[in-house]
Amino acid sequence: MEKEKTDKKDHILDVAEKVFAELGYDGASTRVISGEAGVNMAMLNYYFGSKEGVFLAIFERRIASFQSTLLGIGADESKDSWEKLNKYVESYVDRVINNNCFHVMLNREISKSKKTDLTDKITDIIMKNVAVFQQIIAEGIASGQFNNDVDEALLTATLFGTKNYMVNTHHISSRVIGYDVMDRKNQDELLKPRLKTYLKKLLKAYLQPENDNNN
Amino acid sequence: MEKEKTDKKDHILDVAEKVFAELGYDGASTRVISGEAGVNMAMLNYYFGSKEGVFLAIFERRIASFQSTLLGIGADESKDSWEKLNKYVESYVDRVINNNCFHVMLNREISKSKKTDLTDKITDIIMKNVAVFQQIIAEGIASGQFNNDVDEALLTATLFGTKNYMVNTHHISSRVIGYDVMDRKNQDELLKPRLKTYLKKLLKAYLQPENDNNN
DNA sequence: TTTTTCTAATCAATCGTTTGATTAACTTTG
DNA sequence: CAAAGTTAATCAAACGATTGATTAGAAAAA
Repeated sequence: MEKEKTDKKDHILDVAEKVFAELGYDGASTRVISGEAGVNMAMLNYYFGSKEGVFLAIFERRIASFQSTLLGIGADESKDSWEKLNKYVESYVDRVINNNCFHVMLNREISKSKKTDLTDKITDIIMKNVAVFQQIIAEGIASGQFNNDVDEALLTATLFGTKNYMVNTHHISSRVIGYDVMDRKNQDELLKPRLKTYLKKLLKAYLQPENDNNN
Repeated sequence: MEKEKTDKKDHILDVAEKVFAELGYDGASTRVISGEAGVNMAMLNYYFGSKEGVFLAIFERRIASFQSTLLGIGADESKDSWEKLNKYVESYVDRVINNNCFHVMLNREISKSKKTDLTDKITDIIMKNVAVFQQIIAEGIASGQFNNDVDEALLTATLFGTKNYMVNTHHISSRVIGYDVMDRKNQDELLKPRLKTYLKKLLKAYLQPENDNNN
């Protein structure tokens, strides 16, 4: 019974995550979510208190494991900066594409200009992932492994922005890249390896010290 | 009178653009928009037919001039590929940041997974800008000015994704970059030149043929 | 006057949420 | 064991509030 209850709650969150990604937080009604999940509308409030409670529950389910993986890479003393950077990129691409619905949902809500409790909460969470990346860059520069003429902040924007572009604006990215980026098979066989290879190469070109990139 | 009417319609669109960016299409009610614009609610329907009509009117007001500028750069025979690329980046950064509310609004709606008439329309418009960029890259590769081992599609994702990250997720990008990216003064004095310099340098590092970037 | 612009009042529809009743399963009691 | 009591889970129905849209008519402009 306890197990069944958890499964059911998880099922509701799975469906809600997808519907929120499809229609946005405001566009997704509790009736659509409950209908698509095959449960009574009142169950959303019974389990999660409110519509916002559903949204936050989706959050807390995804965050914990996601953070720890990236933090572990940043703290790994056995790797040099280049290895950390490549490992970060690979882990990040895998996790984001595997949970693309969640990241679409997350980025839609953070892109609201108006500051709310929700945007604050999302910002804090995302900043932790950003901080790990920036720490890797800073260490690489300090140790001389990376070029010291680097715009760390905008390089961060490039890494996360490229990712966002691929998963968040998939109507466009699918046409740019030539296949449906929301298709699971394409994601695993084509998109993931291609995006990893590309990002590592792009970062290498920009960060490697032997090049003289000054304009 | 015709002039006054146009001014009023323009004022409504200015306000609506801002509110849509703040709250999203679904989150922005006609009452809030009309209230903030200081006009009667019924005026939205009187002038634009419907809420969606307001949204589309914002669109058509921004698009025409935006397209022509970029198309002109791509077609300029007097420039080589590097010059075209740099000019494209500069024009693009200027236009996007000057109209940041519009681009926030635009990207929020395109990020809905579900395909609608609206997402189709937005996709077609954006693809035109993308096509100009990709044409510049393709020409540069063909002429030997750029490296021929280039992932054009993902480089496109990087250019537009970096831009999106800065203007669309401004709660995050402001913290990453250290100042408020939505402040007009910061945008003109700090963000625009920095983003232009960075993107040109990044593209140069990735595209220049003399480097041996293969892994 | 005729036409255009604007408003207050109102519409049906939909929103998120709450309610009271019912079901099913487990515990306690006799 | 069986009856009574207790609990969480589920449901259909309804709640008040808000949504986008429409109306009839006043006000202003021509």
